[in-house]
Amino acid sequence: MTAAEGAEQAQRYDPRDIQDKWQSRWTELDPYRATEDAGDQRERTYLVDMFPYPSGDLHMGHAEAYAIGDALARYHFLRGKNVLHPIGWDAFGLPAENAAIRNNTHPADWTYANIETQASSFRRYATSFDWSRRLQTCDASYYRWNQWLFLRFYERGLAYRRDGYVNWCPVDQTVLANEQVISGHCERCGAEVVRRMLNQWYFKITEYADRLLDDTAQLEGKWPERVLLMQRNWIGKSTGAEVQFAIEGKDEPVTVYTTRPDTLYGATFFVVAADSPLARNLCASDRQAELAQYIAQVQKLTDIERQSTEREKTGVFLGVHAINPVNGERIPVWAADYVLPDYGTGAIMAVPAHDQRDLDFARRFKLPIRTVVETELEDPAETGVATPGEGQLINSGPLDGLSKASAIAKIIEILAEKGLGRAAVNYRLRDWLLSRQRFWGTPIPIIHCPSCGEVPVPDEQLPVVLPDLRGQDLVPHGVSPLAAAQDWVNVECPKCAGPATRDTDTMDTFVDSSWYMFRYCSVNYEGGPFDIEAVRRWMPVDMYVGGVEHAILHLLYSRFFTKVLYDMGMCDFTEPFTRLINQGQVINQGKAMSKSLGNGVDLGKQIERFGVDAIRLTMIFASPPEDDIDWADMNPDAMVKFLGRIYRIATDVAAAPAAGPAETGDLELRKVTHRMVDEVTRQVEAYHLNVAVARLMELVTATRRAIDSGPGASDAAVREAADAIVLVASLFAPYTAEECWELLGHQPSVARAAWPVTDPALLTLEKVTCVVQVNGKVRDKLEVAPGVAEDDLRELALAQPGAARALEGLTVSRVIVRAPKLVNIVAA
RNA sequence: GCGGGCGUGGCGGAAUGGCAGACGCGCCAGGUUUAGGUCCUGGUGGUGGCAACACCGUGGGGGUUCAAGUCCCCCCGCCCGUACCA
Repeated sequence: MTAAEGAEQAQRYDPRDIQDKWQSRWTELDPYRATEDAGDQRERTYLVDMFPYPSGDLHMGHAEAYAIGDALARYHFLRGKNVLHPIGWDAFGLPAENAAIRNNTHPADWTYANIETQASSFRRYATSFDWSRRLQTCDASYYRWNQWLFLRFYERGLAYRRDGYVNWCPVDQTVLANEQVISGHCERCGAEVVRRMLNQWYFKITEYADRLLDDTAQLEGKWPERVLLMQRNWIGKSTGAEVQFAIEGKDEPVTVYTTRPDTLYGATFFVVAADSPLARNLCASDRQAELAQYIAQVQKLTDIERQSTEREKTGVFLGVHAINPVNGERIPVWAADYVLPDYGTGAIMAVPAHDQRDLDFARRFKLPIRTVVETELEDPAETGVATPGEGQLINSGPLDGLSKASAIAKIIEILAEKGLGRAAVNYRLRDWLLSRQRFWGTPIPIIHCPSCGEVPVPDEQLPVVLPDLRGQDLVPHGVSPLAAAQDWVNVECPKCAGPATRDTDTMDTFVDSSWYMFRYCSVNYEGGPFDIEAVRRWMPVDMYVGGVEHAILHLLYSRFFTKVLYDMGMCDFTEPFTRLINQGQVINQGKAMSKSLGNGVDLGKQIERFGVDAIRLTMIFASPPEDDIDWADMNPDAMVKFLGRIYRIATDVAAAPAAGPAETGDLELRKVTHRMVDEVTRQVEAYHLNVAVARLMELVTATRRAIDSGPGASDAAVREAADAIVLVASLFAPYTAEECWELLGHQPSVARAAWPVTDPALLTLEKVTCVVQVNGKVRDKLEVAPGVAEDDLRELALAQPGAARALEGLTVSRVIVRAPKLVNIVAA
């Protein structure tokens, strides 16, 4: 076929025309089913894309994320592995409830309708999911196991209820986990979060703080470094000591936590968190009114204001004194809001010389400042700049002359002897606040009985199914809408059979997503949350693909769940995700797409215009997976053209007479084919998908050239190249690949084909280009055999005209030979 | 503040310490075509030169090295995380 005729074909090729054909073919063939067959000897691979929230149809962000995950899954299918690549929906949550309230429908209706929309969009997008494993967290068959797991956590003391300050979102009318508060604002609705004292359920994630921290080492090099860093910072381990201070006129001492026990002799005052019970307890009676006034003033502040480091320090003297345990010194006790009630012990010893916050406070209230660590810096009392670094201890009795590290060791020893202190660690991580006062979630399986107290729902009564509440008021009023379902709330106590009431809160939806990758392994299993054997076969997940916005929340919770399941003997690994890729965002004109900016790009319209394959390929080729893609810079037309080139090669080859075995084909093209396949393989394995596409393009160009001005379309090497092109392209452009695969005479589907095998003999080059440098600058090049001897290469290089010219008038002092690629002649 | 990451053509981006700019977009030219589009071929970092070629060039400055986009130090800019955690 001539180029002109090819052009005619190209004009006719429109990938959109073949989408329906292959979608129904795939539905028939079901080629992406993972098998549990014991006789299946294929290596298993488990690849999970973070499951979507069904908030509407799929958008551009999904298009990128799932294009990446799908390319990797398809690669493993072609490598002949038993691939588990499932999909599900994270289907509980506030948006469904808010939408239902807005539209006067039921959250379930809204949710299931969106799930169907997304499911059909996923099929159109040619994702290689095992649809038989589909799950939805809002199904009772799923959330009953949330409840079951909650009860196991409860039995182990890992789920408990207590009073505490919580983050309360006044708009969503619910509490939020610390992880859901983004710089003082509700992660969901953006409202400013306020603090409230409430009785709530918690998961004791802090008990796993050390393991969550230490096990990040297992993930080193396999997870993005920044995610590991964020997790470590979030856990926030610090080491120091607890020190007891007696309080004048009180029987009970108060313990403080400090990372700098070495500076104990420099403590000149004592501060407790104003809004902790401790402040009231310590406060002298004639100062209680003043304290109450101060607390009221503090509580008026938003978290944002409170946390601002710019703000001037405030506080009140409580009219009592603490006694420094090492030198008996009386130091005044203050209450202030710069000390947090829920970190450490809620009380600190203030060492203004060596802590900036204490120094600011001391200067504001004219409190003494005593330097106990000598540094090269100027006196903090004069400069107003604390010296928190290393130095030699002074004014510190037995610590004088010691370094920071030895002083810490020494003072801990002294305190321990007297029973007044000990080494201690602290974490920023707080327990996971679980309760939500909303409807669309998993009911907490606890019954409150007036005589028996908190009674767990017996396993055989699970699931505790959400009451329908259809047609009823779901608008939150500070208590869960479930409280209104009288028939549901009032139950018999499982212990004493007396009248009792159900807990009306629902669980944070992050519980749902903490273990769904376990559920996929045996999605219909009814004997427990998952079949332990199935999990043993598939987990841990080999590759997890999703957005970095889950760097702490979801990923920390999943890791926590996995460790608890390990302790329960339900799995034999401690980390759920062996590898993690965070894909970038799809933005438009430099900004995140949003309704308010009006810069949203509709995925459906893009697909109508360019076809699925071109959109997928655009996403993949645009940048490395982890980088953002600015859609305004993209040109999907280029990918439409590229797909046309592939299609034309297939039609040209299909129209040519059948070729003999590949070995009889044009050697030059064969070498290019095998080298490019080898390159693509390595790039895909390294997740450099954009570069893999670039290599594919090179192979397409070489093949086009071979057809037009080389051995022609009937050559066996051209056919071999065409097959390889289509196989590689199938990772990114499944529709075009299928159509071409069929044109090339293969059956029944490219998804059932095998990744091309490279012949090592064709990968070895018989000539390589050697660069000849003089003083590091390229002056000539020569073609040499790859095995050229160093001495020979040196002589050849020195004799090169370009080198000789550059060496004129110079004396060669040294020749660096890196055979066969480079010679550098050093001359002066 | 603190912690981390990133700065490469007009643009998206390549480059185990060894030819900077692969591949693509865009642009320029040629071919095919009645024409446009499509398709095919070639060119395309900057400066100078008809050319061969030379010099400059990976945010700026210094260093290590035969050799630096890559490693080290300082500075500038942008992005992300975190935010009184004692």
